[in-house]
Amino acid sequence: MPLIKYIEVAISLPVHDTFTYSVPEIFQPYIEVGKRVLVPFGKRQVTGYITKLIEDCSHNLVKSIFDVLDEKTLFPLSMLPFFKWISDYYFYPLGEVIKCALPSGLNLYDSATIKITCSGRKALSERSGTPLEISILSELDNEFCGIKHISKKLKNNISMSLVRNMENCGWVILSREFKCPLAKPKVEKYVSLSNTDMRCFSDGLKGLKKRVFEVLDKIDEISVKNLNKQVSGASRILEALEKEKYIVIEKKNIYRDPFGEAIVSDFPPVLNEEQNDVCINIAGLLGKGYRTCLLAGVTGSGKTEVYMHLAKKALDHCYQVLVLVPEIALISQMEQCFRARFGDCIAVLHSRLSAGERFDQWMRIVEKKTPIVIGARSAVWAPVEKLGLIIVDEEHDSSYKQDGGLHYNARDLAVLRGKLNNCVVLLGSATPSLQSYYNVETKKYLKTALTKRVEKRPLPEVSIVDFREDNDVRGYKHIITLPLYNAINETLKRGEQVLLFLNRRGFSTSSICVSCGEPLKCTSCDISFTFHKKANLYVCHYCGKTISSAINCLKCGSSKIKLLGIGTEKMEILIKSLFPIAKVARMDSDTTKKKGALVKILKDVKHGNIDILIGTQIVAKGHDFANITLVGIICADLSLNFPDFRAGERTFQILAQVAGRAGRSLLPGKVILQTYNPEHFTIIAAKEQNFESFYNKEICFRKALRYPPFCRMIQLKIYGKDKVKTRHFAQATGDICAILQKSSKLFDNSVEILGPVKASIQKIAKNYRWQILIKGFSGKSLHEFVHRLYFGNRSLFNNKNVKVIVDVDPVFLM
DNA sequence: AGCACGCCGACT
DNA sequence: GTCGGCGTGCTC
Repeated sequence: MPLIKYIEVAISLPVHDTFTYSVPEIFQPYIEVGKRVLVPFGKRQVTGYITKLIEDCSHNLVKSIFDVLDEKTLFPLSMLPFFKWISDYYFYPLGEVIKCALPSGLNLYDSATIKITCSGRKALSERSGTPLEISILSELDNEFCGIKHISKKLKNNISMSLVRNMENCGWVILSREFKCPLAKPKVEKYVSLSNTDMRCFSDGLKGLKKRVFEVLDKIDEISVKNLNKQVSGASRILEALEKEKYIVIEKKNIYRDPFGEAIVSDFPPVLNEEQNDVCINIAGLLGKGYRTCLLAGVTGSGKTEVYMHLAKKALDHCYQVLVLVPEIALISQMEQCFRARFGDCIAVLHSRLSAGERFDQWMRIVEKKTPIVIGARSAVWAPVEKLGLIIVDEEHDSSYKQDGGLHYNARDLAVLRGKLNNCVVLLGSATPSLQSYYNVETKKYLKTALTKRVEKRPLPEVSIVDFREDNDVRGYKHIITLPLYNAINETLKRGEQVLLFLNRRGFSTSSICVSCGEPLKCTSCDISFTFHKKANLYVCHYCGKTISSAINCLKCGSSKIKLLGIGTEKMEILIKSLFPIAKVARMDSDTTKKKGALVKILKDVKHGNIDILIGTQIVAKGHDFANITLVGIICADLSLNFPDFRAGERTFQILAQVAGRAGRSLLPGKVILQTYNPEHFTIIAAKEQNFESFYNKEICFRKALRYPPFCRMIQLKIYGKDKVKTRHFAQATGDICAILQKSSKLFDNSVEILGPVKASIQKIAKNYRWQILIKGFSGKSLHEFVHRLYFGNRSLFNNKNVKVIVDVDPVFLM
């Protein structure tokens, strides 16, 4: 086999091309696709990823790599087509795609640093230099210091020419230093007897040495850390023992264990007929190439059990399984189920892991120690080699869409991976996305269904209460209607639990000055502040800015601010006053922020320490509350009128999901849904928990208005700090789009440009926001259009003041 | 991304 | 005349 002299490298910078480098002989044995290399790039040294091995190269000015950074490959070769496809589809540089896929904190970059010299100190004391130069010098001590760091500290962009000027004066030394990567394997020392016959030598030993031998005699090997626990002070004598060749000390990579408590194993239960049919159906597809199945199973129909059965089947075929769950909160539940069934052969991947933990989980997967991977959307990048089955639970959930950076949709990528890996993809949901169901109707996906709840439990009975007809105010301010009030009372009397759903956190959702009527708005966003009583602060839910509750009206200075609108916090207080003996708890992102807080609430509910649970959409998602028999939906209309064509779809999904939390055990469940729109088809379909009737109506609207799934969309998000510049830029971008559309017949009827328009939230975090929506009636011409726009107008996407972001298949159009 | 090159206005 | 601002283009 000829030695590999050249490699193709994708740089982890926003650069769209790959580059060829030569490999010095000493590195040639270590070269493999999927390893990182340190390469010269322009004047810098950066991390790149080997994407191809090349025997010879036509380029005449190749540079050599500096180093191979990895011992083992970070991802299997088979993932490269996946990365390349994503790079093309999302208009995102290949190196950046790989960077996004890999556990964070691996990249090496060098950056310019400076250090002060003697004459620099002299200049500082004599104040000879511009004020900026003096302030830079005063920031420096004896160490090399990053220029970017100083720039940030002085809130002033320090240009390289200024630095070089200072270098010429002899005030500073300029150098380049590496920023340390964050994640490394964790290494521990392990001790073992060098020879089992060592036992006989140990007789002559005394004290500490003897005790160490006693311990080592019993076990094959032990970490120095644990040995020290058993024999305190043991580490002091280990070196001596090693020199005398009694023992062997080895360094081993160990895994940081993100799992909490031990789990009692369980055994697979007998499936009901329906579950069994689904399993047989899908298991028959395993190993026979690509296929996507939609598992439409009503809430409480035992989808997880089906997942586990199929995972078992896949493992039996020696395949690996990837399980995606929409939220971190649901991972632990899924993980517990799987760990109870499959033991420790499971890796988890999500953003709450520390950089080190994530790296370790990643490497365990690479080394094929874990045939099952469970994780949130980022787990779609898991370096699984022999994929046999990908499960996407709650596939409709918009949490699968990544906002920021690479705007990918993990559900779509899961399907793509399935295609590229020739394996089965199972999308499960009680309320499938319109897109997926449409794919079933058009025979792209196979449909399987669970129509009944396990153990013949009935679906909860849903009744609608019309807010408009309920005039029985009784001081409840219309929030809890009489039927709901009575139902709560009865449920509590029976000793059962109640869930109240209100998809708004905080105390009050808007605040208005009593004297001038001005709403209290975040100064960085075009959004009303939400008052949080417990924190006693106004909080902006978009940028996170907080201000003191003691603030006066920003317009007239009046101190009289009226708190309007109800959030879960106010709801909690209201419910406590209405039902003073009941134990009330609140579950929203404010009360579950702390690690373990969510688990505690779930445990309290399980053990009956909570009578009434009030929550935002967190409660809607997949939790299995055994004893909740009444679900109250406080206001079903909150998301119905959002300026987004998917508002109805999301409303239906969340209502049906929340309703599904009721009656998940022996006792039948009941749902009361309060609304101002009782005749709206979305509300009616949610009442009947009838996905198909919702789908059939909604799909007609989509077709008539030519929205997805009848078109594909790419959104240009345009934002900048300067109001006027952003507007001009948006208009200029729109003009370029219009010209481009006229430039070719190809785009005549296949592409439609909407906008530029102001975003529905005009300002977030001091950025003014505009958007252009490009609809495409054939996927190809839409991509061709944006491709020409993107690569033909590079300056559009590189502007300093106004950013333009390409969001392929946007989920939120706000 | 970051660095160099090149083109214009405002200063010793 | 030149210093330094920013727009443009390149990096194997």
